[in-house]
Amino acid sequence: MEGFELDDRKKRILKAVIDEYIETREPVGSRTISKLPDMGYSPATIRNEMADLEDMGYLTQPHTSAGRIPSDKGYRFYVDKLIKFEEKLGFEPTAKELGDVKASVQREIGEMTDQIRVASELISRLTEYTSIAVTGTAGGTRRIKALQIVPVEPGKALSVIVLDDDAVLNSVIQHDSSIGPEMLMKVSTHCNLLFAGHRVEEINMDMIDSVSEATGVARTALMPVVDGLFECIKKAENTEIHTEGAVKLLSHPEFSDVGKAKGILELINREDLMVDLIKECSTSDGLVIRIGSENKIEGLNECSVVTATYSVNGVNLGSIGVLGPTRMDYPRVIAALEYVRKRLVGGELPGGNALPEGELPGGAAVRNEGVLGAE
Amino acid sequence: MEGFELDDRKKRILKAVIDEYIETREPVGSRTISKLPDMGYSPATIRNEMADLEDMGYLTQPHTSAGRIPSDKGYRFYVDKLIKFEEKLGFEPTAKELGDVKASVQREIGEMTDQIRVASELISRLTEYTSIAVTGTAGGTRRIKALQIVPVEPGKALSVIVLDDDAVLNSVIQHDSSIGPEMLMKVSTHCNLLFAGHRVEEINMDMIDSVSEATGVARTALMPVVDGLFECIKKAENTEIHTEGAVKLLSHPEFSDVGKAKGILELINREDLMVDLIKECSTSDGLVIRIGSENKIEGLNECSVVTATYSVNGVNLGSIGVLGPTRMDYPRVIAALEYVRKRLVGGELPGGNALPEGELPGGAAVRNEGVLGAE
DNA sequence: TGTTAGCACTCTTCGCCGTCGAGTGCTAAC
DNA sequence: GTTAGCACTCGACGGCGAAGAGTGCTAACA
Repeated sequence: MEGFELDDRKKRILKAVIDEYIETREPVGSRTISKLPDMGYSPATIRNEMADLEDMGYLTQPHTSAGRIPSDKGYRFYVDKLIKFEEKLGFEPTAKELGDVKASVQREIGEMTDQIRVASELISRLTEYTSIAVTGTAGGTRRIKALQIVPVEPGKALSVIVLDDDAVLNSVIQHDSSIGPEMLMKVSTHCNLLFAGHRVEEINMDMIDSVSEATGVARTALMPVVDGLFECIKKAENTEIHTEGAVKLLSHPEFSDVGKAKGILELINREDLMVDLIKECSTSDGLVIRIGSENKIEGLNECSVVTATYSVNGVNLGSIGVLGPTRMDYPRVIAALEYVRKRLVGGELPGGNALPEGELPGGAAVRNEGVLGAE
Repeated sequence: MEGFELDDRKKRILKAVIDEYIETREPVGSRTISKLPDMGYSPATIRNEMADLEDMGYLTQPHTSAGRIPSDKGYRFYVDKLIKFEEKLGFEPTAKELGDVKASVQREIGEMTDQIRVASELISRLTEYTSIAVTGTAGGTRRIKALQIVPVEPGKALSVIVLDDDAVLNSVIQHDSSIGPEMLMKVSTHCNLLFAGHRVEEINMDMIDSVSEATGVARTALMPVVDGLFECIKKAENTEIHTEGAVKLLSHPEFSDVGKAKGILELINREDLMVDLIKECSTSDGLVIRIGSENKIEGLNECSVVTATYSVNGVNLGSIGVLGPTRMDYPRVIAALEYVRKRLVGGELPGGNALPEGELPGGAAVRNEGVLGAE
């Protein structure tokens, strides 16, 4: 909108200011920037440029005689156009940590969600921010692999379902006690035969009728069993959420006010809100960044959330969101999320393996889905 | 040790000081106590008594010209001798909340630990402190109720075990793929027959041999299956921990320093430490109170922990600990824990239903297991 | 025309200091 | 044994001035 974007020098200065501010959390003055190697302008020049950037809304001033700090719009421009996609982790993340991740991917049947949780822990450790993992966005894409009804006591049984991503679900069935254990086993076998390989929503009354016919159990008597199965499956659709490193937020000076910190931590504990927050971004593969006021949740206005959605072979594993102060080390967070993607999913980024080159230094592989797009 | 305990007036004053301090968190002065209804002494008298109490170690002074605050020893005397056991909840805890607790006790097969978790949530809500629930102290007392091996794919199966407290466990079995699904079912049936009703540690090689014999599966081929079962059972013994309302600590002014708050919250997240902390007290039925420096965990010196262990029909369900600042509303916490016990376990306190009468006003039903006993 | 040096100005931070008030300990009177 | 009175202590609070960082503007410079 304003002219043709920013000229090169303004970009360099803006990037320098934000980098500096992310590192120090101090409002940054013209002198600091001027003394940076490769800058080569006097404080006065920088001052003029900074005043311009402030007019354009990329920077703000806490008070008249302080340095500048980035605005949400400034951060947005920064993540969209200024940061290189670079391995900014600084170290090869302790091989065995990654080992954990890989191992839990392939290891065994069990809660498939484990791997996302482990990845989330790793990411929190790598970034020193809070990491929120949400699984169960799979919706109706998963298929039933095996199914078994286990008699427990008269009138009570347990349904166990294994899905094609190896998630194991179980749920209790309260059934007509006229159905004996042997009969239940028969029902179990037939259901297994019929349902295996199907998606949950494909199960219909015809199939149930067919089970009724084959086993000789009346449909009415069969219904509680089927209901039990459905309940079990419904459970499967329930999203699970796992939060890692919430306390780490307290390390950051922006939350040195206990009241503020408490507010944020309480929000983080609100599972419904967090699920919405993370899921909202999981429609698209790749990274989504929400900066400050771009977050719809009031009270998260001083926070940023970076979300990545992971899927393997088209099966959605879940999403991981990193939550930190607006003054977040975005390059590091992005690097961490992508690093885990590479190791977890197998090296293929959704849009191809190489990242698209952006402008200026290297361009970020970041989809701009924020509310405040570049204008 | 010092003379014969405290005389009646000193007790009244000490109780008044601690009550007041718990309520206001301000050092309490002689004037405040003097003006209390039913006190009937001038500030000067109170002052003398308070000076005595300070000499005896029950009170301390933050600085010369401030009021008195209780020492750990003061709190210890308070919980041991001064507080009445009274329903200090202030309200009938929202019937439906308790409904939840009761319902989850009887309702259904599922993780037995659910009920302790629900109770823990309730307690945290009632007390406004952090509540930590630890389950799995059951050790070897549980029996196998039903057992089933579910074939999943060649070489892979899932073992599902239901224990007599209705806990459901499952674990993956990697077995010799020469054992087909039908054979597995046969093994499953025989294992179920043999193991049901037994305690885990009662399973021995003879039983396994007998299964091998009955099914015709070689013992060597059977071993992976049995190992899988054992692993599943081992899982059962693992303690689970659930923390509720950790953020609530931030509401209390003693944690208004972020650094301090962070330290405590990090400790709370250390599951190993918390399990030890809670379990350590769970040897005895009833309540155990740890005040300030009585806690062995450094960093919890300004906190108190009140722990209750719950068991029904001799089966240990688990323990719930309430963690808060030393300046904790002990009567309320005790009342909450006992209230839940009554509703959860069925009204019987371990030592009989009526609480033993202590001295002074009503005597507390609290076991003194603290490090600093009354001297 | 773009860049820079210089300068006056603004605004926050920090330490200093005196006042205020709550609370104490001690003594003497009741 | 209890209480009134009083001098004393010590932290909390607010005003004040110095220090320092950073700005915006103007004028000089290449």
